[in-house]
This record gives sequence, C-alpha cells and structure tokens, in this order.
Amino acid sequence: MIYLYDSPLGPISYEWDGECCLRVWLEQHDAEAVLHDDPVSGWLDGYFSRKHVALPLLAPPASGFQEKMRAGLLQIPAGEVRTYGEIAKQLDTAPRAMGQALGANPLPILIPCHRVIAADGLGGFACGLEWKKKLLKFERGF
DNA sequence: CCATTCATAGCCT
DNA sequence: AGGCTATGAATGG
Repeated sequence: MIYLYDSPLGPISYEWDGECCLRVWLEQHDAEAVLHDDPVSGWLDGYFSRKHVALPLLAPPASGFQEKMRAGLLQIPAGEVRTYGEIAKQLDTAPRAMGQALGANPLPILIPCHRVIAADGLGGFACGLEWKKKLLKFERGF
C-alpha cells in the first residue's frame, strides 16, 4: 500500500506493507491512501521536527554492497555531509560505484543519501536536485 | 584555470 | 557482456 505524507518540504510517498518500508518517492507517486499511523510517518514526523526517532523496518538491501552502503550512510550525523570519495574509501570501493548504488537506493531520506555530495559541487540526486538542496538546507539548522 | 581522459566498481538491460 | 553512471585524480592546453 502506498501512502502519502505531506512534509514541510514537499509531498513524500512511501510504500508500507504493514511490516517494513519498501520504497520511498519524493513526490506524490500513486498514493492510494493518506495515513499517519505507521512507523514511517512517525519517523518523518520526528525528522521534520528535528527529533531522533528509530528507523522503521526497511526493505532488505538488494545486495551486500547496498547493505554496507546503508550502514555507512546511517553513520553520517544529521546536518553533516560526506563526499562520494570519502564514503567510497570507507567502504573500500570506487567513488563511481557510490553514485550508481546511491542512485539505485529505493529509500531516499530514510537512508540519508542526500548527505553525500561530490568533492567539488553538490553531486546529483535521483529524485530531483531541488530536494537535495532543500534537505541540506533544512538540516543545516541542526 | 578549464577541458579532456581514464581508472574504477556496481547497477541495469 | 556491454553500457551507463549522483566521481575523482591526473594530464594537457
């Protein structure tokens, strides 16, 4: 089931099967219902009110690498950023692979892929650069 | 200082 | 298997 969450930064849709969060869109996808009583919306409430809430159960990573990447990203404190290169070194992989894996990440925001930027500029963002800018701007207030 | 090139590893078709 | 990156470092003008 896909739900819609109306965040201060824009519409967020997510698929929730009652157990774990399967995927997240940074747009009004094909939301079938508006619900505010599951761990995902609870986490989003916490995020946007700058409180720490435990992550809901997430869809299992598609690969072992994505699992490592997830763990690495979750170590980044809110309001801070890393470069693709730094994460790559930490995970003992190549910077380019990071972009690929991050772009394939089905769970933006929950997995804070927006806190990863290029060594010189902003880098890219699968769901639109505007979101990345907005999220980083929001997190600067942490 | 800008443009091009290449090494690199994981993802998609 | 081959092509495509949300990169980065090195090179050449």
